[in-house]
Amino acid sequence: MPMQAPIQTPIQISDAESTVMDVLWQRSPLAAEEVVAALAARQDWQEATIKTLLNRLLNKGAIEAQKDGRRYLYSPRLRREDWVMGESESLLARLFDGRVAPLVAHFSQHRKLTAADVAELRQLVETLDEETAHDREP
Amino acid sequence: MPMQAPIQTPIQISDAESTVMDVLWQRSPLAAEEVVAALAARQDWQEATIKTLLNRLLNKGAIEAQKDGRRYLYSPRLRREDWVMGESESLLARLFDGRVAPLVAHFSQHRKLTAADVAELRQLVETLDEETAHDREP
DNA sequence: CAGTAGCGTTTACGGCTGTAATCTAATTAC
DNA sequence: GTAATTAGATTACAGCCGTAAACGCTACTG
Repeated sequence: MPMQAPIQTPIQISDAESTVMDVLWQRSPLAAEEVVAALAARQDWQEATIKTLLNRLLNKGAIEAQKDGRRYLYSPRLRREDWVMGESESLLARLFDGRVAPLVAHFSQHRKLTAADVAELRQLVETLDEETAHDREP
Repeated sequence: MPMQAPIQTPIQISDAESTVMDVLWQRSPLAAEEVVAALAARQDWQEATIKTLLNRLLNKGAIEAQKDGRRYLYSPRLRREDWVMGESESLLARLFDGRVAPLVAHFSQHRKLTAADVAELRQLVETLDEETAHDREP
């Protein structure tokens, strides 16, 4: 029996699908009914819609299903971190020459950075600078 | 005669369409033929494809056309900056709670920041801090 | 044992996308 | 002035997406 191959074609998740993934990323494995329940608050979707999305995610290999009696329990196969990174890199590549700094600069130029943002960024940069220094003089 | 209304429904640009927009953002107004010429290098598209995209962009109101003899000259109506900001904010909202810093943190955690990135970010943050200081003590 | 309820599977359908080919009206070329 | 070229407009068509409804099988229920 061939082993489950690792994800290679970076799985493409649609917007609606990612909403379902969010639920499973939060907690899994879940039965379809539980996913429906979890989404009832946020989305105004019919149960059928969610079933469709679960199925599409299954076909795409983004989630997997293990039998539990007469039903299935679903779990993510795609990790949220990986998906987030993929989406982010794609955006940066398309809009900012693939780099992070230009994005931050763009937000700054349009005054979209709050004081909290700046503080957080400074903290981050300081930490990173230390690490770099470490690399230079171990 | 009513004035051309400002863009309100944040125009949705598809991937292929944005490639055409890129040409017009670079230089405009341009005739369709010039757009085709500009894209010949990068894209392996038939002329018809580009005409379709120009038409769709027209219908969406992302570009405008002014008559020039027997043909049209196309110009962006949507500014690149606005589009970039829209796309970026949409991604941040969906993945990073709408804030920039968590995105940077995510890249940092996955070691996707080069030394150059960090340097650039530090520079940015310093500048921003100065501005903030100015605000505090004018 | 037959009907009902529950769960997953299949089908539906209109809109957007990628990718063109075809049509039509105007224009330029013999 | 009739033919060929050209520019834009219309039509095409498959695949993905949002949003479901309908179908079919299995398991209780009376």
